[in-house]
Amino acid sequence: MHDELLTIGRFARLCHLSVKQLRHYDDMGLLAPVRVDAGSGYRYYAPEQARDALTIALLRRMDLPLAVIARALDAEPERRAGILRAERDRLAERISRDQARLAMLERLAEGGLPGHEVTLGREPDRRLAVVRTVCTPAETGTGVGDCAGRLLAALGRAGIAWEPPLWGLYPLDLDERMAIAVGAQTPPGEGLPGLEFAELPGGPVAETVHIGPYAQLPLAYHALFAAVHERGLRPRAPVREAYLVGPAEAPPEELMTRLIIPVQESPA
Amino acid sequence: MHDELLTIGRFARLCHLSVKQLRHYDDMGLLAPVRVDAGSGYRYYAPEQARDALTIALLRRMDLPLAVIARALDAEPERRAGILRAERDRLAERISRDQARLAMLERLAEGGLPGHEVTLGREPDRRLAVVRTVCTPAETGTGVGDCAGRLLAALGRAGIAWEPPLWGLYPLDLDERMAIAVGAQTPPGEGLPGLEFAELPGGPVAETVHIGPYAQLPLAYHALFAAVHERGLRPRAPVREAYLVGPAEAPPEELMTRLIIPVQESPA
DNA sequence: CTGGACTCTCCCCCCGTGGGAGAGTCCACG
DNA sequence: CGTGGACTCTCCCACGGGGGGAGAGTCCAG
Repeated sequence: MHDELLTIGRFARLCHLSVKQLRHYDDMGLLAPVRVDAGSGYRYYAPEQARDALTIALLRRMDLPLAVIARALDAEPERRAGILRAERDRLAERISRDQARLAMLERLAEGGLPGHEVTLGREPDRRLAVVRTVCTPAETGTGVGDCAGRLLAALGRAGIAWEPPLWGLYPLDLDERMAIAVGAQTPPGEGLPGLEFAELPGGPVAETVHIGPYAQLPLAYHALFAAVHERGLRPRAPVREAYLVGPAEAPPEELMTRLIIPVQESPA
Repeated sequence: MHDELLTIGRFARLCHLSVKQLRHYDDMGLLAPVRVDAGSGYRYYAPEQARDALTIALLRRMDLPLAVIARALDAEPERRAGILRAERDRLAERISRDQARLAMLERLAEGGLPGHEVTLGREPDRRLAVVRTVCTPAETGTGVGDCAGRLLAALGRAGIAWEPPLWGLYPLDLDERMAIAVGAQTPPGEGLPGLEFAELPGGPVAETVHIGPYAQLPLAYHALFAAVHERGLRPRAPVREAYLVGPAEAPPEELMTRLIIPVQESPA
C-alpha cells in the first residue's frame, strides 16, 4: 500500500475541507483518521481516506446534513441512491417554498401592498352547507381543494344548486391541527343528507380583497389584521374567505379572494 | 385609546408568534412590550403593537434575519423598499444556488456518476498564451468568461490564429483568492505583445471528460480526485481544463470538458 | 538547537427557536 | 377568602456546522 500518512493540514488542503471540519468529523465519528499519535494527539490520515473525505465535501456543498452524509457513506449503493433521492426531494421542496417567499417579497418590495384597502362593514347572517377537515397550515391548499371537491360532489349527487361563491372558514390561530371548512350557500329550506350546516352570524366585519396566488394571502391578512388591531377591534373566529375567482376560472395571478374577519360589536 | 393591555400569551396568539419569540424580540430590543410590571416582570402589550408584531411574523416567514427586520421596521418607507429589494436579491441568489445543487443531487441520485471514467496517461509539453485573473470560487464562471474574452480579443488584435480548444488553469486549493488563467495554444515561435505565456510541463496525468453544465463540474472532479488518491498519486497544480465544446457552441447540457490533473512521476 | 509552521484541546460566538426546570402570579370559581 | 389551574417569569441547554482565538505542545528543516 501507500503507507505515507498525511497530517491534518495537508489532508485538509487535499480534500477541500478545513482543519476544523476534519476535527469535527473525527469527534462525531464520521471520518476518523487511521492513526492518532498516543502521545501528541496528532491525527494522521491515509491517502485512501481522501475518497470519503471528498464525498463528504461534495455532499456538504449540496447542503446535506452531516447525519445524512454519515448514513449515505455507510449504506450500500442502492440504499445510498434512495437517501440521495430523499434529499433531492427535500431540496426541491425547499426551493419551491423559497420561490413562494420570493414572489411575496417581490410584491412587498415593489409598491408595498397595492389593492389591500381594508373596509369595515356588516355581513348578513348566512347558512352554509359545509364539509370539514383538519390539516396543518402547510396542507391548507390541498385540504381546501379536497373539501371543495367533496362538497360539490355531495351537492351534485343531491341535485341541489348552490350560489357562488364558495366559502372557506378558518380558525384565528394557525395551530398544527387546524379545523377548516369549505361551504356553499344553498337555497333556504333544503335538508341535505350527509351534509353539515354552519350558521354564520352576521355583524360587523373587516374585509379586503386579495388578487393573486393563494401563496400570497399572508400579505393581505397582514394588512387586514393590522387594520383590525389598529382600530382596537377584536377579531372573532371563524375567518371567512369568499373565492370570487377561483383556480378553475383563472390562472394564479388573477385569482380574486374576499377576506372577511368578523369583529366584536363596536366598542362604543 | 384602547387601553386594555394584553398578556404575552394572548398577544402571541393574536400575532401568530410564540411566547418564546416575543420574549426573544423583547430581549434583543426588536419589539418591547409597552409595560413591564416592576414586581412580577409580566410583559403587557398594547393592541397597537400588533401591526409591528404581524410585520415581524410576516417577514420572518419569508426567512429574513431578525437584524434585517429590525432595520426595516425602523426605516422610512423608501429605505424599507430598498432593504426588501436587497433581501429579495439575496433570496433569488439562494434559489439559483439551490437549483444548481438540486441538479447535481439529481445526477448523483440517478445512476451515480455515469461517464466519469478516469484514465491515466501522459500529456506533452505545451506552451500557452494566457490571460490571468484572481477570483473567488463562486466567481469562477464570470472570471473565466472574462479572461477568455480578453484572450481572444488580444489574439484577434495581433492577428494570430490559435488552436482549439481553449484551456483553463486552476490551483489545487480553492482559496478565497484563486489565481486562475485561460489560455490557448498558438503556433510556435510567435511573440505576442501584451500576452503572457505559460509553460505546461508534460508528464503523467489523470483525466476524465465531463459532459454537462459547468455547475456540475464538482461531480467529475470528485471522481477524478478520488481515483488519483486511490492510486496513491499526488496531484500537482495547475489543474487543466480543456473546453472541447464550449458555451458558444452548445447548450449547457451538452458542454464537453476534459479535466486533467498532472500527477507525480510514478511512485515506483 | 532553534525558529517557525503546524497541531493539540478548550471555550465562546453566530442564528432563531424549542424544551424544560423551578419559582412566582393572576384570575375565576366555589 | 381560599385554592387550583393556567399563565408567566428567568435561566440554562440544545440544535447544525462550523469560525475565531487562546495557550500549550510538536515537528522538522536549516
